Amino acid sequence: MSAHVAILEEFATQTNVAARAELPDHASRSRELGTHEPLFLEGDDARSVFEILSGAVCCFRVLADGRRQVISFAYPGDVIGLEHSDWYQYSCEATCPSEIRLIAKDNLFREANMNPDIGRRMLERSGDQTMRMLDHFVLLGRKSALEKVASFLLALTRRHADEDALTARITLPMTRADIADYLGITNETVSRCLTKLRLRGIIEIPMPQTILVRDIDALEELGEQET
Amino acid sequence: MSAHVAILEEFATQTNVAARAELPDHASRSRELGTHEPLFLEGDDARSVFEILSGAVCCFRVLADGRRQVISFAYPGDVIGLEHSDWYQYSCEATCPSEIRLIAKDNLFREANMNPDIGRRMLERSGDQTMRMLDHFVLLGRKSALEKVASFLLALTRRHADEDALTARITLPMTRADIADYLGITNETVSRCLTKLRLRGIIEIPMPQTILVRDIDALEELGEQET
DNA sequence: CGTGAGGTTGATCGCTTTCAACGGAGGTGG
DNA sequence: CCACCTCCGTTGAAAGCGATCAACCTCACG
Repeated sequence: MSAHVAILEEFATQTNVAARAELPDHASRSRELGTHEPLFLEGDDARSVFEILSGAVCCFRVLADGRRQVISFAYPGDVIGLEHSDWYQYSCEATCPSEIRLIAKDNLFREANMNPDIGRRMLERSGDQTMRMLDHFVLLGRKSALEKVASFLLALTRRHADEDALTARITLPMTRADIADYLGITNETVSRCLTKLRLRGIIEIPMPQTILVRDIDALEELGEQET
Repeated sequence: MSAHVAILEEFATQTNVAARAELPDHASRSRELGTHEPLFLEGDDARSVFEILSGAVCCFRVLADGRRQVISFAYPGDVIGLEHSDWYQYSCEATCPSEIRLIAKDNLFREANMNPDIGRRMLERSGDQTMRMLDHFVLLGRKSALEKVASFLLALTRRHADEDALTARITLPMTRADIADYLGITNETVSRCLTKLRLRGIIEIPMPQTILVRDIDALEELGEQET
């Protein structure tokens, strides 16, 4: 086992659900997914790793009666399915029309073996993954609905918005129900919280999928209760 | 980097919060903790790894206003602090009088380097860690209070109870408040749910810290909604 | 142009929280 | 040795927040 593979495997295990990385272009093929089309299902053989090229996907689990918990969203540049398990432990589907690159796990490890920079870049990008999962535990267990929605918008803003712009514009590539299942609330409550934030002048919603953040400080005060 | 170290690091990153393992006896010292005495705090330099010898500890995060979310409990045989981070990303304290073995990270990696079995054993034991975190996301986001308590008792039963006994006896080495912060509810609600289970004849509570599981099937029906 | 999915809003219900009181166990000091 | 105190667990009453049920709207699409 070479050091390069070691680094890559380290990355693979640390990255529990989704991580950003630049993967090699070789030995992969891509696939188009429509909204709500599954990429893989819980229990499937975990032979591939997936890089989101465009659109977005969500990883989730469902209970017997249909209740669903979204574990994470993945956006362009993110990679999912890197867990060290022989079968996927959650399902994954597109939340909007998306383009996904499939990479055979075998090929990926071979690539990384030849190019140490790949593993290194992946490792660098994965440092905050565990922390994000801890944040999500706190969010699910201890935050109110309004705080959950504020935290979600805040995270999206920091990740996707133009940092130069005075007013951050974020696009929601998923439905209210997807957001609700991620935050552990209902889609109606998501809607009501967004309206509440809008009426307080903290955000604007020119289109259902577009949010303008007018008062990032107020959003932080609501969503950022961390010590 | 040798293959042994690679496996150990792999383990360290996959094991986000707590994992079972047998660590080498050398190069370590032990420490006694009283109830609610901290083992380390979020932000401390992560120089050591800890093995629970007796008692129990909980890993948790707190919000600015004091709301607390317990990430995981660790019992004798469990190891915590193996994350690949320079500082602890959560706090940890004893939930009852406990004995902890401290292991310098440097020494641990050196040990594993000399004895590949150590890394291999740790890796074997860590396979279910990610799945447990996924289960906990579902529990926090989508289960009712009664289902949460049932799931918690079920997990404890499977982990600690005599498998031969007709009636499983489990000991709770933590307070109701600790359980509540783990399940994302209040201690009063934990109490009420335990009472409800008792009145239904599913469990007995001879002492506050002792639970007898009388009807494991009913407990599974309540707590085990997974598909 | 009809249809269905997604989003918003309203009204009501109910579960969980909050506030409060009480009892028991354990520890401390008079 | 006992009084006292604090922590923990339980239970009750009331309030509140989010869920549920339902109606209506817009928009994309066939």
